[in-house]
Amino acid sequence: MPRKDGTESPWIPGKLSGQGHRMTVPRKAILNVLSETTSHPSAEEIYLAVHKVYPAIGLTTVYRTLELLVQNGLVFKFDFGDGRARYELTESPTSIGHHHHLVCTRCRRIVDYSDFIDEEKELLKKTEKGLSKKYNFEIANHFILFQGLCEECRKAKQ
Amino acid sequence: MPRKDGTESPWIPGKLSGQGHRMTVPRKAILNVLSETTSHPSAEEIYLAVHKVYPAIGLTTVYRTLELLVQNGLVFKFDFGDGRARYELTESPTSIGHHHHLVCTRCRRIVDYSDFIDEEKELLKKTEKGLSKKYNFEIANHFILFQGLCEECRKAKQ
DNA sequence: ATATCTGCAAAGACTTTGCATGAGA
DNA sequence: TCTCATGCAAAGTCTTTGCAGATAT
Repeated sequence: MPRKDGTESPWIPGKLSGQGHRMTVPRKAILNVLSETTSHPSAEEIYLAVHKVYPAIGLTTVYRTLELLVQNGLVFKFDFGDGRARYELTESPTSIGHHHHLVCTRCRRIVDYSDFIDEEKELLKKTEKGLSKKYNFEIANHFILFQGLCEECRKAKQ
Repeated sequence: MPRKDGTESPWIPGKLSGQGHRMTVPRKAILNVLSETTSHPSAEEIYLAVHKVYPAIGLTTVYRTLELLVQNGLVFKFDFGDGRARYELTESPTSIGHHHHLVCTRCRRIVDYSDFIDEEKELLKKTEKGLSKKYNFEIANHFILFQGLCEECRKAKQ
């Protein structure tokens, strides 16, 4: 969600500038799009959204920026199986909130769910701690996906 | 694991033939490769492995077969972020067992873990049941991924 | 027998790279 | 000022498609 006072979310520039990266107009624009959406936009969808406001920004920059954000843990990149990467902010005070995914393997419909999240939370935290210690990872986030057939596809298959 | 008596795993042909699909040499070969590996092979890696035994089998067939297996829920397809799809049998009496993944966002190293799986099991089963009912999905499998920085990359970053 | 499957080659889709110009700190 | 970032065009990868010949049931 964009701030009404025109400022950016405070957590964003900090994480980038720490690594010697600059906060530029294209980067702000891309982050804005990501924080405003509730879907899982592909690079091209992000490009189109950004393009409406800043027509000069190119697709290459979108790709490069997203890669930077992924490397810095601000954005999660995943391919649900349709051969194009999709992107989501990993955490954000302004985002729609933590959720997981349910994907139909046949029509590739994606359902976000946030049910059951509370119950998962504790277990995940515990698992995270255990993994972190055992494999010496600094864990930034997690991703849960259930796969199956949606109602329509189940019917269509018969 | 290939059977010593030369038969295939019994669960494989059944799931395919039900849909009017034929069990062909290439399909058997590809399923064999999948059931023998403990890694997350890409289409090309599967192709290379199959190619050693049956040089006539082409990459196209590998892609087509994998797609078929994914559509039928026998194989899980995912992209950890490096732009190439990876494949794994979803379930198999002969496979290495259920596991989840830990991925380094920087070097893309993938660690399989099967720790903590037991504790997850019950929760996942419950969640699966709940989602299944609420969203009318027939859930075939799930996928859990933790993302972060491995030890080397954490050091390299500083 | 016949609908399905396969291999090859070509096309398609998504993403990355090279390089000269432009911009943030 | 001096790196770092950007845009365009071209190249690179991975994946899919068209079609004639081969194959499973």
